Amino acid sequence: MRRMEKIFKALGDRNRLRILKMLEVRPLCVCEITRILGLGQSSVSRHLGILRDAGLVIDEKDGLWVNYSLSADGADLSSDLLAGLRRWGNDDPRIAADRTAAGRVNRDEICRPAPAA
Amino acid sequence: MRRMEKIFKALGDRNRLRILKMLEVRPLCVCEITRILGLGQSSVSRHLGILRDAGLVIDEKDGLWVNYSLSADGADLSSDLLAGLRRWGNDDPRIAADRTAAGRVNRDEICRPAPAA
DNA sequence: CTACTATATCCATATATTTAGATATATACT
DNA sequence: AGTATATATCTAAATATATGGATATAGTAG
Repeated sequence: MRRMEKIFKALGDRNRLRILKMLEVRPLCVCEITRILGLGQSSVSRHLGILRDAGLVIDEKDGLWVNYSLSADGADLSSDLLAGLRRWGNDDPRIAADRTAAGRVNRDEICRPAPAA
Repeated sequence: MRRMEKIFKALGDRNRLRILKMLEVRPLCVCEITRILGLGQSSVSRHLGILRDAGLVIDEKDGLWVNYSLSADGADLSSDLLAGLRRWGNDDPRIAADRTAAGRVNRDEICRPAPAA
């Protein structure tokens, strides 16, 4: 029950739902998610930690970046829910906008300062 | 997104999960649920209101009682989730105990005072 | 009508959650 | 070495949520 509660709590926040729906498009690093959500970096990092702790996302270090992607663990409550999530919320304009932004965002432009062009 | 958030928030509380897993056994009135959970009556009524507001349960008046049962609305996120819930949490000892209690509880013994036998 | 009961609502309090700023850590580059 | 960047963690503030006692409402029984 603890685990169920933790997973549903993780899903019960609009910003974490936005993150999950973005990650359906492709893996994203923290700075990209931060830019799209418009929250503080520390808040986004915390949200991602909650999603990771619930088993909904996984993180992979890539140099200075940390890439987050949807967990694909198999026959688990969280996998069931992630599969279900794909079918819902796609008509929501904010989610649609997030997903478009997720497809376009480029970490090299966002996170690095312009390299003294 | 509001609706998704509301539904997952409703699911993200252990006492509300206990209620839903009990209602898989059979419909229950507020006083029966109150007895099994061991919470105050006002808290249980509030939990049920949250579940109703999320579309997860429906209420039917039966005289002085209000019977709550799982919503069966069809092709909805909440229905998807209720279907998924049936497959999870059944190995949890507290939920198992709740479900046994739900099968046995008798509102006439619990709610009404002993009729001066 | 009066007395009683089940449930919902109101209110105050305790606890949890979200958030951002400051700081710490790890990696990259020179 | 030293500087810079991405992310995580710490801390404090604001907001939200859970809880139970008191009260209101609606139904039952006499």
